[in-house]
Amino acid sequence: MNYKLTIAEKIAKATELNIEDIQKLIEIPPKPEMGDFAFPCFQLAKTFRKAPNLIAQELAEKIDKQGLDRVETVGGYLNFFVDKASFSKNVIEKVLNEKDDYGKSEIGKGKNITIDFSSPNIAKPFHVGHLCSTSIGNSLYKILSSQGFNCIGINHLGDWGTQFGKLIAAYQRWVDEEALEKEPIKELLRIYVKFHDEAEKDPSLEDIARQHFKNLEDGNEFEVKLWQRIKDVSLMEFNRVYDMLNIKFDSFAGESFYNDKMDAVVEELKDKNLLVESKGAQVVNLDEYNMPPCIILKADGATIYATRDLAAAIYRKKTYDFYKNIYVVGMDQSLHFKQVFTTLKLMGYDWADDCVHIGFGLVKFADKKLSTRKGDVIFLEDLLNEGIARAKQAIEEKNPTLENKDEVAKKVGLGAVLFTYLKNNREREIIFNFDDILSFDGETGPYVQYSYARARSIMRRAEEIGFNVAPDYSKLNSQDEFELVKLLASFNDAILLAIEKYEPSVVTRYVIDVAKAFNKFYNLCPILSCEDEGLKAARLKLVEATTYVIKNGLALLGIDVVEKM
RNA sequence: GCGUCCGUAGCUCAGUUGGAUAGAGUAGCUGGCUACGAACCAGUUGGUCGGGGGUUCGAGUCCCUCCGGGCGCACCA
Repeated sequence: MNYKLTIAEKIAKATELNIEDIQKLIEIPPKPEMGDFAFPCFQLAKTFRKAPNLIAQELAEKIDKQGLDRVETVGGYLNFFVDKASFSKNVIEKVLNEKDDYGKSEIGKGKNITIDFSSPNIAKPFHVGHLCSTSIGNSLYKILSSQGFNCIGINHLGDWGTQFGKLIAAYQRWVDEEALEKEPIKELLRIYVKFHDEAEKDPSLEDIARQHFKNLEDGNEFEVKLWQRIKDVSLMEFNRVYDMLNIKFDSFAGESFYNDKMDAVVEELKDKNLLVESKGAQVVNLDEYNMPPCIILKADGATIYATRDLAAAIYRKKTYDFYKNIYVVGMDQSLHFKQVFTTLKLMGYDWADDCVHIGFGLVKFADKKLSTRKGDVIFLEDLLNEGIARAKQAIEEKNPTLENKDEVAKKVGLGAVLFTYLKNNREREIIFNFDDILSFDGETGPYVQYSYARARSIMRRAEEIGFNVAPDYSKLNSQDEFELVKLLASFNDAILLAIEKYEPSVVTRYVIDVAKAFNKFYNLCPILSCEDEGLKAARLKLVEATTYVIKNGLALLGIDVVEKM
């Protein structure tokens, strides 16, 4: 039962206004004592030529009060108080009926959405910055899927480009095969950094690197074999992190995949008279859109990432017939995507409007920059392991008798990291600091997981006792209980808002609110020791409903719950 | 210089698309475990929402301008 809609219907009947317009105006008052829902009458003042407070008063009299406790007016606001008993009963029973499906819907049924996320560069460290795209993309995947959209997760691996020429040149000169077997990326990073150091002294190395890449493009056996080897060992490392975070992709079509699909794009651009020469390069002019040109072929005739992104977008449209084509890539590339999307539009593809770049802020250090070339990076795996280690330590301090400590530490440690990455507005940059990212107190992943564990602990006790009395929801009327019920009711609203804004943090904030409301309720309302059996049963149902909402909410963020911690 | 994102409590951040007395966490101070789990809860201190103008019933939110910062602006991705 949707109370917002019910109230909108009542107002519509009394005013002859459009239900949808009314629904948009209905809001939740800032303080619960003001009401459960509110309708501001200020905008009606002009059409009715009356003061807002008078309109509110008249409406208050005309409104059908059925299902409502009461209606009040404060200034120009019309405040609705729902009937707590029936509201609580409806909400809690709905959650307990739907269980793991609570929050889901079918609004996206039949619509495909491609999500390009994570997309690390082969042979380069998978570092703490990559978790932005990885966590946001994975969460959007889960959030959209929960509403019935058919998502295709694409890991657009950076497995092509001039840096492979450098790597091959460096490999021939300085590689330590033993180290490459043991810690491939670290060894590849070492020789990559060394290449840049040596190239400063001897610029001819750059030419050698360019030649290696040319050979690779031409399919020369030596380069191709080495490239494949580098790709294989890199993927092994990446998969270790993906396994840890339980992230799956539907496609690993990276840059090299589009190698044979770019000529067609260049031909098409030529046919459509979009390609012009500029400073030796072949570009699409975007002057009239106030943008620098989109480079298609470099002066040396080689393709560039814009060419690949054009080929990839066209391929994705053909293959998946997407409803939306999402790129979860840093904000520093927003101009690039604007150029690519505009070029697609110029090619006559109206679906260019369905392509969206979901940008995010970068991870930085307080004092220096992350730089692959200089080797100043923190590996993502190291951050995750540090989180797990700290969670383990917390368990040893707080709950030393816990049985499966390692498994719990893993879920709590990873939860803390993911939660931090998904907590704030994605466009905000993250200043890297172990203590901030791995905090366990206050509005954090472990706080929410802890709330869940507490709730589950009560449920286990109730089952042991075999308590089974019919709940009396009419007794569930303290403010703390009702606030929690109202929050549980708004789960789907939070998900829809998150989709509208492509913003997982909406869900993160929502689960924090649920955990807070639960802990407050938990501290103030006795549950198992409640003497009134009907109320005790109702409170138990509320606890159980809360466990599903927290579990489902965290799942949308890619975070697991734990029974005990 | 142009484009873009941002500036809210000591610190880290929310702010439901223009609504009611601007909210959390953290840090500081105070109180609560022989208790359904203290990784918790309650109370308290802390604000010129960067400055100034404008739009209107109403602005942290929209427009203009200035100040301060991040990122981008042709052959890297």
